[in-house]
Amino acid sequence: MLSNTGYVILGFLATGPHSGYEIKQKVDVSTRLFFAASYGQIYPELKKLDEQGLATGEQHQQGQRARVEYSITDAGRAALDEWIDRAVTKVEFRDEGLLRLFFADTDSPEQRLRVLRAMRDDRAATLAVLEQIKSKHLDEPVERRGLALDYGLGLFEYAVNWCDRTIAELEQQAK
Amino acid sequence: MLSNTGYVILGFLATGPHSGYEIKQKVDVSTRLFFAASYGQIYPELKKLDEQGLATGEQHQQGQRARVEYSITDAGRAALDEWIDRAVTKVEFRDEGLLRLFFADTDSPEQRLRVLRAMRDDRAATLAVLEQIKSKHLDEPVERRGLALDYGLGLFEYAVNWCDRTIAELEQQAK
DNA sequence: CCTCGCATGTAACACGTTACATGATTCA
DNA sequence: TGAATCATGTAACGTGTTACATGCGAGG
Repeated sequence: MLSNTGYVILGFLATGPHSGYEIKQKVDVSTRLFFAASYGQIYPELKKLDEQGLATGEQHQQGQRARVEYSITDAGRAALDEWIDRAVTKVEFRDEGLLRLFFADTDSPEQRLRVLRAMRDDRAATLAVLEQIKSKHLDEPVERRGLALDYGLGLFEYAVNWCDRTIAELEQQAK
Repeated sequence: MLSNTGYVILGFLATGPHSGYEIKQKVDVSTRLFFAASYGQIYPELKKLDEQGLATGEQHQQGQRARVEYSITDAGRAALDEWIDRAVTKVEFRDEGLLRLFFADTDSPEQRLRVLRAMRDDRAATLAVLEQIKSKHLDEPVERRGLALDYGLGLFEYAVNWCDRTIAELEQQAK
């Protein structure tokens, strides 16, 4: 069995040959919000993919610089398709802000407000990043992958609004 | 430094003495949605808390049955407060459904719809659990911790609605 | 008597991040 | 010439889950 990271790599290889370095870059500007990956996973995973015949690596020497380009195989495409159709769509999130808020509850409203404001700023920053990504993609031919971006945008909009609403309520109560 | 799990334990101990078993139960019905913990973390962490003087364990023998009850110390309370006020409110989520959807995009609309429907069902199930928890808490004196529940409820409502909306759009396009 | 819930704990494993080591090429 | 970027990779570490081992007590 492959790890999720392995399938993510296959997913990118399905759009064309890539080096490990390029895959890392692609992950960082696309799936990172809901699935990150580091070199420490990518490179070993590429080797494993090669061993299992799901991808093949080729040395593409550019002068003295090493560069290994991986391509997906038919078996790789089949494995990717099979994975997409597995009915596992588990979502798990770890929210340190919410956690702090949860335990701040018994304390002063000032503490709760401090936590809420920090949460708000944090989520607003992420939202801004997403909006920037969206505006960048506007001039490109409509990206079908935009679905995930759309989802994230709505999610963080909700988060920011919730924080604003809750801050307002607490301030109301405090006065 | 303590792990987040350590602070979560301190957070529960701040409301009164608990055994490791009880903490696990509390986590499972409250923070689990945004922060889970297993026995494999809880028991070693309780020992560490004791060693660092942030909590103290006492044997409460009930007949032949072993039971260690931990209480928070003043140093523990201070550490908890300090942690709550640290301005780290990072949220990270891993969404396998979104990931599959992302890589399904280049394929058939049928595949995308299958993924979306699986996502919808999964999120609707979580939403139902949250609603059940909320209804349980209605007869209790108003829980200030309800803030986190409220946030989760809204979040999963958004997720279900987004899935429904997107499914409808794709079906429209397909016909 | 047997099952379920209470209760504690550990060892092996899986996963992922961080930091480090190394070196080429490009561009200001 | 020096910084940034391209490029590959590993070792150590941290964190968390799963599976297992063990045994008491209560109620049907």
